[in-house]
Amino acid sequence: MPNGGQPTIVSIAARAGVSIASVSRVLNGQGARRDTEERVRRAAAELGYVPNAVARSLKDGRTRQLTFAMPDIGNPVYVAMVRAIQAVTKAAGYRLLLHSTDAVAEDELAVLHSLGDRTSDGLILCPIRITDEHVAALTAAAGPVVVIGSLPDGVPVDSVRADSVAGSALVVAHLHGTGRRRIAFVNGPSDTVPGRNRGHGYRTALAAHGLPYDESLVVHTDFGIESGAAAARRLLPARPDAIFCANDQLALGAAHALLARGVRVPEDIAVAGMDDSTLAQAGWPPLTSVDLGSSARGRRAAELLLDRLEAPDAGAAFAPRTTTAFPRLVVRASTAPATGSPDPSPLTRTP
Amino acid sequence: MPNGGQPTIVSIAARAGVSIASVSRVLNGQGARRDTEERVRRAAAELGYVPNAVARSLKDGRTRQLTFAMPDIGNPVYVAMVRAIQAVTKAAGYRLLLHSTDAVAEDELAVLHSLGDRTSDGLILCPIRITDEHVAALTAAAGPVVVIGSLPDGVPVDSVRADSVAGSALVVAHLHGTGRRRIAFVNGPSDTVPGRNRGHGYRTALAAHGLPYDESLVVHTDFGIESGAAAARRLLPARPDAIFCANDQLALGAAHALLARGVRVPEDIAVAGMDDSTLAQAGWPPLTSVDLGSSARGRRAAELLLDRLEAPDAGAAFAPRTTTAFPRLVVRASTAPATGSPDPSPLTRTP
DNA sequence: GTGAAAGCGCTAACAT
DNA sequence: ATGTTAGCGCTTTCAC
Repeated sequence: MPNGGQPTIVSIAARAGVSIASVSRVLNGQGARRDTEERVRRAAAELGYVPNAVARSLKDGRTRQLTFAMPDIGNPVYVAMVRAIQAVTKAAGYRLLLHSTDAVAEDELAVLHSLGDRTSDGLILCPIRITDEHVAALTAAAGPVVVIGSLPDGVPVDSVRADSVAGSALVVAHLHGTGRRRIAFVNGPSDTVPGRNRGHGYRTALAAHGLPYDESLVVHTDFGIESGAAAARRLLPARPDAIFCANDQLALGAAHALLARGVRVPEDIAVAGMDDSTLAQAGWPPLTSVDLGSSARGRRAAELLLDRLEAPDAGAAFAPRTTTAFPRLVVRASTAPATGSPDPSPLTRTP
Repeated sequence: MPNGGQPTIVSIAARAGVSIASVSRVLNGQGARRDTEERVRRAAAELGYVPNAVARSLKDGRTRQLTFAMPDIGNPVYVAMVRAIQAVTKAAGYRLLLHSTDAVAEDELAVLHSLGDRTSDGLILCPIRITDEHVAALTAAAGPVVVIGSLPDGVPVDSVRADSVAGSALVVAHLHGTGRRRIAFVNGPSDTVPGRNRGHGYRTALAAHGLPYDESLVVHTDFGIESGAAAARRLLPARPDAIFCANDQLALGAAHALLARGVRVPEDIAVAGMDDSTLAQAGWPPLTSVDLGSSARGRRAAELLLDRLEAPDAGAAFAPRTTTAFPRLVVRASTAPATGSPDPSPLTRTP
C-alpha cells in the first residue's frame, strides 16, 4: 500500500460498509443514524485511526502550527520566551515549531521567506538586528508575523518590545539611591538595538542623578560570563563602587572576578545585571537585576499572533500594533548598600 | 481565490504558458528545453513562488519535521537536549517541533498517539517515568520513536540512557578521594528512575570506599533551588563534610544555604551537583558536577531517529538499539580539599 | 520534451 | 441520512 499501513477514512469506510463522506461526518460530529455512527466509530477504534493532519491542512489551508525563531535556545532569555510562547500556543491548540537562527541574519530572512511554504500559520521572530532586508522581507511576508524587538516605524507588522532604556534607568536609580556614585557600565555590542538603548538609558539616568559620564567607567564587550569577568578586571583601576552589566551573564562574570580578587560584593562594589534570568537568582551573591519581561513579551507576542490568525478577515487587515513590556527591578543581595543594614552578606562573616 | 493569493504551480504554468507538469519538472531540476526552463523560472521568480510544503508532504508521505517532547523547557537539562537535537535536525534539513508535556504522563501518551497524525516523521520522547501504558503506546507507535531515558527490556524502540549510577559513583569517589568521610546525599523523588539510580549509585559507591550508609545523611526532596537549601539546613545537625546533590539546582540551593549560615564552602563542607548544567559553572562557588551527557544524549537520539528515517525499508525494520552516555566528572571549586592546596577559594581571603 | 491525468487523505458541496 | 464528486497543491506515471 502507498501509505505506511496507516488506516484512512477509506479503510474505515470499507470496514464499516459506508461511504467516506459518512465517516468524515461521524468523525466530525455531524449528524448520522445511530447505526451508522456506531459502526463507523467501532471501525475507527478497531483500526486505531488517527486523522492525517497533513491532508486536513492541505484542505483547509492551515496547519495549526506556529514558528518561533530566535538566535539561540541556549540563552536563558530565549528559553523564557519559548516557555511562555509554548504555554499560549499549546492552550490554543497550536503546535510550536522552533527555529534557531544562530544569530545569523540570513537565516532570519530565510525563515521569513519560508513562511510561504505554508508549514506554519504564523511566525514569531526575534531578530538580532533589523536590517533593510529585514524590513523588506517583513513587509512582503507571506503570513502573519510578530517581531519581538524594536522595529522602525512604518513596518506593517505587530511587535513587542522591551524598554531597556527605562530598565537601565531603574538600575542606575537604585544604585544611586543606595549610595553608589561611581557606577560603571559593562555593555554588550553597541551596534545592536538593545546595546544602544541600554547605553542610552545609562547615560540619561546618570545625568538625571547629577552624575558625570566617565568614559573610563564604560566597557563594551560581547555577552558571556568570561567577558564579564574580563570587563570587571579592566574596570578595577577606575575604582567604581558599582558595576552595572547589560545582562546577567556579564554580571555573574564580573561578580566572580571581583570575588576572586578579594573584592567584596556588595560591600566594596555592588553588581547588577539585566534580564533577571535564572542565573540572577542562582548567582552568589544573588544578583540584583531588571526583568525586561522576556516571559511577558513571549506571551504577548503569541497572543498577538493568535489574535491575527483568529481574525475574521485574512492577513494584514488591521493596523500593526506595538506593545512595550514594562521593566521591573528585582533587588537582591548583590547591591545591598555598602554600609547600613547590618551585615547584608554572609560573605563578610569571617569566623 | 481559494488560496491566500499565494502563487502555485498553476499560476506559474499559466504565466509561463506551459503545463503544471513542466513547472514541476523544471523546479525539481529535471530536464527541460532551455526555453521552457527559462520561462518557468522567470514566472516563478516574478510571482515570488514558494512551494507548498503541506501539499508536498501529503504527496510523499513525509513532513521533514521531527518532534521533541520533554517535561519542561525551563529545565537546563532539557534546554541542552533541545539545543543538541536542533543542531542535528537542522543540519539534516528537518524542522523541530517542540512539545512540553509539563511532566504529565497523559500528555506524553497523547504525543505518542498523535504520531499517527503524520504531523512529524518521528519523535524523540523524554518521559518522566515509564508506565505500562507507556510501554504499550511505545510498542504500538505509528512511527519511529527514540526515548531518552531507561526503558524496560523488550520495548521495540531505540533509546539513549544516562548512567547515573556510575555518575553518582564518580562524585562519591571524588569526594572520598579529597578526604571527605561524611558524605550526605540530597536526592530527588525516589519514585522516578533517575532518583532510584542515583540513590543506588550513592550507596554502592559508599560501600566500595568502606563508608557506612547513614540514614541521617540522606534526604529525599523534589528538585529546585529552595528544596536544596532546605535540605542542607536539615542535614547540618548530622555534621556532614560533604553534600552531594542529585542535581545542580539542589546543589546551588544547598551551597547558598550553607554560605548564608556562615559555613564555608568547600572548606567546611564540600558541595557537588549533578548534570553540569549552566548553573554549575555560573554558581558561586563554581560547582563540581557530573555531566550526564544531556547534549550527547540529545545529539545521539536525533542521530538514531534520522538513521531510522533514512533507512531504506520502512518502520521498525531492524532491532532496537540502546546507547548509554558516559558520565564525566567536572571538578570545580566547590569540592576543593578542606586542607591542602593553598587557598582554593577566594572566599577564605578575609582582608 | 511536454501535456493530461491520477492520486496522496481529507472536507464540503451537491445529489439522491 | 447518505453517497458521489470536486478540489486543496503537488509529483509522477503514461501517452503523445
